[in-house]
Amino acid sequence: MSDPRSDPRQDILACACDLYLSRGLDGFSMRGLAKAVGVTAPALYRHYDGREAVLAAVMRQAYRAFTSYIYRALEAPTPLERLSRAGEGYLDFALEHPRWYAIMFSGPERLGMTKLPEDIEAMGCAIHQLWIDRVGECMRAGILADGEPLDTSLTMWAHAHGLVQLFHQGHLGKDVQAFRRMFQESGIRLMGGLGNEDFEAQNRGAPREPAARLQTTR
Amino acid sequence: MSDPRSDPRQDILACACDLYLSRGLDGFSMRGLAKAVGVTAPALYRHYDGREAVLAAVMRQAYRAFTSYIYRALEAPTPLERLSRAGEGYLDFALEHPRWYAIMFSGPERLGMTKLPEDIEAMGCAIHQLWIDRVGECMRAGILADGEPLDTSLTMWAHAHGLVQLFHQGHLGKDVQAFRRMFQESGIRLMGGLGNEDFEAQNRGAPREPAARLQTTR
DNA sequence: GTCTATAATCCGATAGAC
DNA sequence: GTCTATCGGATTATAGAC
Repeated sequence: MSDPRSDPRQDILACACDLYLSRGLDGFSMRGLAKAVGVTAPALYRHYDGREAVLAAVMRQAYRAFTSYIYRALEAPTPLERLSRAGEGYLDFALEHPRWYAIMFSGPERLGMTKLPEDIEAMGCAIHQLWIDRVGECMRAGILADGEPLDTSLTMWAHAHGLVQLFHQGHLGKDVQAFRRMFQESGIRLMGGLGNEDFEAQNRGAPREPAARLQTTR
Repeated sequence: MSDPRSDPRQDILACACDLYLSRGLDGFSMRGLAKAVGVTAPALYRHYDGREAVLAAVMRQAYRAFTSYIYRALEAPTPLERLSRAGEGYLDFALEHPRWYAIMFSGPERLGMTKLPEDIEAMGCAIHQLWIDRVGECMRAGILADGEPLDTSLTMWAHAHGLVQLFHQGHLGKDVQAFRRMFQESGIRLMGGLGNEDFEAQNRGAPREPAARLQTTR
């Protein structure tokens, strides 16, 4: 209530995001944050329980940003375009906001938490579900090979995350445009399969129980 | 020379590895290391230039261990088995030594270095080359689809690294056995391709210039 | 709600005696 | 080659006055 223009929690959060995005996780301290906000460190504790709580709020922002990138997919008219746009959103977010990407996928303990706050985990589930839905409708449309959408989406996720991770850590050069090409070409290989033509014949009929249900956290 | 049993550098390195493996990168300090070795902190500086130098030595050990896992592949008699064994070695190492895996794939700046020591980078290249060779011989043997071995190996690497990373950060549950199954099944999907049967027909003849040569660092 | 002051730790690294 | 002592800095977090 009152003047939302000067909500202290909001000011702190905004500065916290700036600070994290510019200095990274290691360079993120309560003292530095206080300086950025323009108050002294103890004042922060009136609004947040401590460093961990602030970082959780920052992470929440990261999830919100990521969500906005992914949800663009729903505006496209066909299943294939929706899947494709979701993939573009994923890559755009990863490349435009590497620090946010990093905080989302770093384990909770790296942030000093034992587990993620529930609401954040819920956002992760929603994103994951949207992705699974896109895969599922592409299967029904005959664009993706039949299978369990969860399984297929895991393979796609791992492939994308692996590439992004390797690039961010400097193992694939520094040229963003070159990386985008690599990403796209690798995606085509993933769709077509790395095995030779008869690989399918050998393995398509393999033990195809609904696959020991893999409990994914997100 | 003299009594190798009490080479101080070796003692320090051994303790440094234990310390890193048990406490992680954040919990790794010169003071803690000194306590573990049984000396005081300044003594360490007689043998190593500082924290960065010690960490480089630890990382060197990680590369050596990784190399020993990967080189097992060469003992197998056929191209497919060699490729397969290399993959198993990769996964075994990642699951049995998550901290070593982590230090190898974290960017140099996270360790306080601007770039990796040359000898370590060379070990990385050797491993990478071995992997490319395995892929190449499988292509020639008609097991993998034709293509640039470097490209194909990148896709496989990204897929494997992505899965491992997601698992280590807790996004895929905690059950190692379940993860191994996921890893294997996802690998099969990667080989067979995620697209439906005619995907290949549509894309196999696509712009197939040797692909803007992607300069990989490793 | 914000301040000053401070507790209690931790860190990397160095000087100089032995 | 190792020690003591120390510099100079960082951090999270709290107590208590205003």
